[in-house]
Amino acid sequence: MNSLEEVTDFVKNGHKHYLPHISIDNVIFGYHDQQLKILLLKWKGLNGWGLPGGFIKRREPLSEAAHRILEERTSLSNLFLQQFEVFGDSPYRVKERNPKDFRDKFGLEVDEDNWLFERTLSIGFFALVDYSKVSVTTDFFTEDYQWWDVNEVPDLLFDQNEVVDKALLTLRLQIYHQPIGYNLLPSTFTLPEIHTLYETILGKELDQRNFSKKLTNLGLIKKLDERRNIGPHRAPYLYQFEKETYEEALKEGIVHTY
Amino acid sequence: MNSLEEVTDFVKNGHKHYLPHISIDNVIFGYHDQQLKILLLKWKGLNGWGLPGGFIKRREPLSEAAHRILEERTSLSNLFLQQFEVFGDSPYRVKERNPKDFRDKFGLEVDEDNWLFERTLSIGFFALVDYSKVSVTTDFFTEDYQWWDVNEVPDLLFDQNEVVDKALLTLRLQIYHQPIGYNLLPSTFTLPEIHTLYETILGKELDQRNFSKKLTNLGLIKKLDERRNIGPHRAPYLYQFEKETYEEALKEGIVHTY
DNA sequence: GCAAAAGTGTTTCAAGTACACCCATGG
DNA sequence: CCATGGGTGTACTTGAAACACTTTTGC
Repeated sequence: MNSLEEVTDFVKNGHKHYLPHISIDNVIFGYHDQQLKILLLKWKGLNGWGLPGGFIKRREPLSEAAHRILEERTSLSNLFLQQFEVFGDSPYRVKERNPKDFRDKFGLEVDEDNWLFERTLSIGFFALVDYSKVSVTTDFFTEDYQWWDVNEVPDLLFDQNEVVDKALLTLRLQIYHQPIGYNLLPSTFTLPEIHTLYETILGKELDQRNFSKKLTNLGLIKKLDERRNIGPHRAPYLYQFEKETYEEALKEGIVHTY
Repeated sequence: MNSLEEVTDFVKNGHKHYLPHISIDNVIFGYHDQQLKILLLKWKGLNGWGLPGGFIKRREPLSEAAHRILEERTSLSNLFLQQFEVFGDSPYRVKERNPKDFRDKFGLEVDEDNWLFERTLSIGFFALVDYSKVSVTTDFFTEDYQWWDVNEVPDLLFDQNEVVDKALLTLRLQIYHQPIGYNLLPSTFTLPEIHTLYETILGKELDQRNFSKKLTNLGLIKKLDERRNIGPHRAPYLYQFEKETYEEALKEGIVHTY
């Protein structure tokens, strides 16, 4: 959505194509180089940072909408993407929005009863990606994007800090019950790499020996015969996920701690 | 909503008071006499069983709406009530509904574009109650109610079997991480009572000695000096929940299995 | 040979699981 | 005294946690 015509049509006629009153907010966790980050977009006019989000098409399945919205921004499909909560309690989520702001800030003429300004609940989804593989797209409403460290998320628009906090909490809870890493690591990776990934997501240290025992005992990863050459140090072995065990664990859940 | 005037107004003008496109479905688990049941309503016209549900008022916080809808049916307030998933993927949740059916079945005249017939996502909530304390209310659309054993839920309207299945799954998962029982048991109860409650919810046997050790070690319940007189058998001791520990565990979660 | 990172095993402790007998009560 | 249900303790097994030294590599 880049041209003025497209945007005007979206604002004026969007309610014919999208469901009003419900939006999707995606919390996109990106991992790379031992850092866990979140994708934020800088909104024009509003002059603040917010989550990539969007609306559900009138005949579009919910999860398809979440994937489409994610793909529009990141060009990535087939990701692990999960709904975690509907936000509809905070003061912002109860009141109507203000069309005057919109007119001033975007220079678009809108009616008082435009669909965008009615009360809108938001369904939170989160996804995990390797952010070095992501090329982010901005549009008419957004002028910039940035990956922010999860520990340094700025004040966000609306109630979106709450959304991010809840997503992070859910992710950390989930890591105890489901395998994570398939979308975040290259197809072959080393033990130190996946070890650091888990430490980064959980925000705490994990004993390296116990950690590798755990993953190996669960049968989630298997050692290959190759090693990776990493400069002046001992070459680490490469591993890869055991696809079947991994999928199984995703479905059935794991009962354990790390 | 009982009189014809009220109903007609709801159908015609409901969209002015409620948010269209989103509804709430409550899965109300009721426990009593060693049985875990679910509250279902029999719909007039549609001639099938379904969940008690409703719409969100335009300025009403989401969780308040869920509580209101629950209270309208059960007269119970302040219950443990939790959202667990938004349903928006199944074929029923994608297509529009059919106003012809409605006219035929309820004898109400409605326009093609009436708000009730647009596509509607549903937010699933579940609650836990002692069903002997519940007096259920029906209305214009519902002619009967019944508590159904969770293992004998009939074919439900729309996609609601999926909703019930997911609620039960969530409840069973949750019982491993949160204390349950405060809303389901009298203020004082015996060990066999809470033991059976957990067995019933999980649908499997739990060793009685290990179970009581667990709850006591976690500090969730405390033994009183009284006993309950239960006919021709040894009188069991009464217990009650440790309010502080219980609330703490609700907030923080428990890491354990049973 | 040295700096930097990888790899590897054992012990300890806590928690979960399995298991069976005696006790109390009312009829 | 007997039928029914309540109450209690111990041994075993499993998994989590703590912990340090040797190996490899390129410079």
